[in-house]
Amino acid sequence: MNAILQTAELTAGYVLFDEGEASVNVYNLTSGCIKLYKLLPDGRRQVTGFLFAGDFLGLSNTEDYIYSAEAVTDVTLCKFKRTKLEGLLDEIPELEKRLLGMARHELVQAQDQILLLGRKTAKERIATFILMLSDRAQRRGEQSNPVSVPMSRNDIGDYLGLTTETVSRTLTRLRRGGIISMESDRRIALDERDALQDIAAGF
Amino acid sequence: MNAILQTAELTAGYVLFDEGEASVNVYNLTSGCIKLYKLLPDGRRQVTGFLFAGDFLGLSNTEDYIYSAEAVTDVTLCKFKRTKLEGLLDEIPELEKRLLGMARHELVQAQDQILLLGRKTAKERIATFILMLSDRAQRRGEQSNPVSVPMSRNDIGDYLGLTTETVSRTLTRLRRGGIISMESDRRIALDERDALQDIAAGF
DNA sequence: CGATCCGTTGAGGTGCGTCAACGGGAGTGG
DNA sequence: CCACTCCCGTTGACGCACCTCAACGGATCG
Repeated sequence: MNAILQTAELTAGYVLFDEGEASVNVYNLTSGCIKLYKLLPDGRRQVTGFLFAGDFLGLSNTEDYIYSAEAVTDVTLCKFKRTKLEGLLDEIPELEKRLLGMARHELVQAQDQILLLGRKTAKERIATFILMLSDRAQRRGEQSNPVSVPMSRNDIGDYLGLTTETVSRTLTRLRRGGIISMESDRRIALDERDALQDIAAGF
Repeated sequence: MNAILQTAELTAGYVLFDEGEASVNVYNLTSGCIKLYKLLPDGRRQVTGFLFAGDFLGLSNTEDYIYSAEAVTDVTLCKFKRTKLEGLLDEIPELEKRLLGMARHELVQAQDQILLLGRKTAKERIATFILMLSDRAQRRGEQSNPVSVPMSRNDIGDYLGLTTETVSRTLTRLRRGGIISMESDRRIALDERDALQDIAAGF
């Protein structure tokens, strides 16, 4: 496996690939944060996901990338050719099970996001988002409370189907309600996790 | 394969399973239409997909069903135990490739739906929906124009993140604009398919 | 120390939701 | 055969959650 991969370091803002390009590489993120997004002709943007250390990129893809990918922070990653991976598939049947499991996991996440975008209020979306960041940080063994928020308000808005201003206002309201607090723009403390979970679930 | 499946006929409104139930069965729809949906505690509903003849149900699932499933029309389907399917996986490695391909296809669809729900207007959502119905009917070898619309306005709204009323009004506007026409509530003619595609794409 | 980017806040607008009414078709029972 | 009811789709009036536009302060950087 080591024979076919190479590591890279990218600075924040670097575009790994654009939607529609041929899907030649697969990546494994080792540090930092990457956002995936789709664009409409007039510039409207939908962020479809954020990736953190340990996440794979390009695996569950068809021939072309179905989204663009851009580094949110400085990142380090491992990169290898998709053709090499497909060669490995024949040698290691177990690998296919892993891929299927990962695709299923992504599907579950995608459907939660569909519920969020279709039916949740701004407050519920923000609460869900903060909890997701915290849970994923914990799973990576990082600090989960307060949780690091590497992306901008604008990125958050494009992920949650909201505007920058609504994200900012909703965070302010949660802060005034004593549910969360913020020592800086990019760090959120979950002061009332239970309340946050109730809000996120739609109670 | 035939040894482990059984066929069934269900009437419109029949609930196959609810979100959270153990995922014991896998289905293949042979006729009719099924809707998949998630609920919030206060009753808000998000339809995550519609299934038609040829579609599988429960395949790309984890241990529990992650959505509820209800027959939209009378349906006929083949049903078999998930454990039986997993037994087949060891015998037929090809099957795993098929499953992975189907999961990938569902992921592509899910991300298109995320873009729709996050960033498209009501008009764009409806246009996208009509085109999707027509394209899928064509792929099944059914009449694609006018296209059959088996689900209610309410179901369409819950799929597109809109209300019944907005769906109805938007259809009326498209009709008045000469883009579509309707000989009945459940049948839509795509009079200006190009215009519809421009609207759906966000131009 | 100007320029730029980001986050916040306010004022005002709007697209879609809410509430209500109505008509038509299907099923039901007298 | 005809009320009667129920469900569905449509339309109108109105409200509101979120968007738009604008201003401003702080941080970063050349």
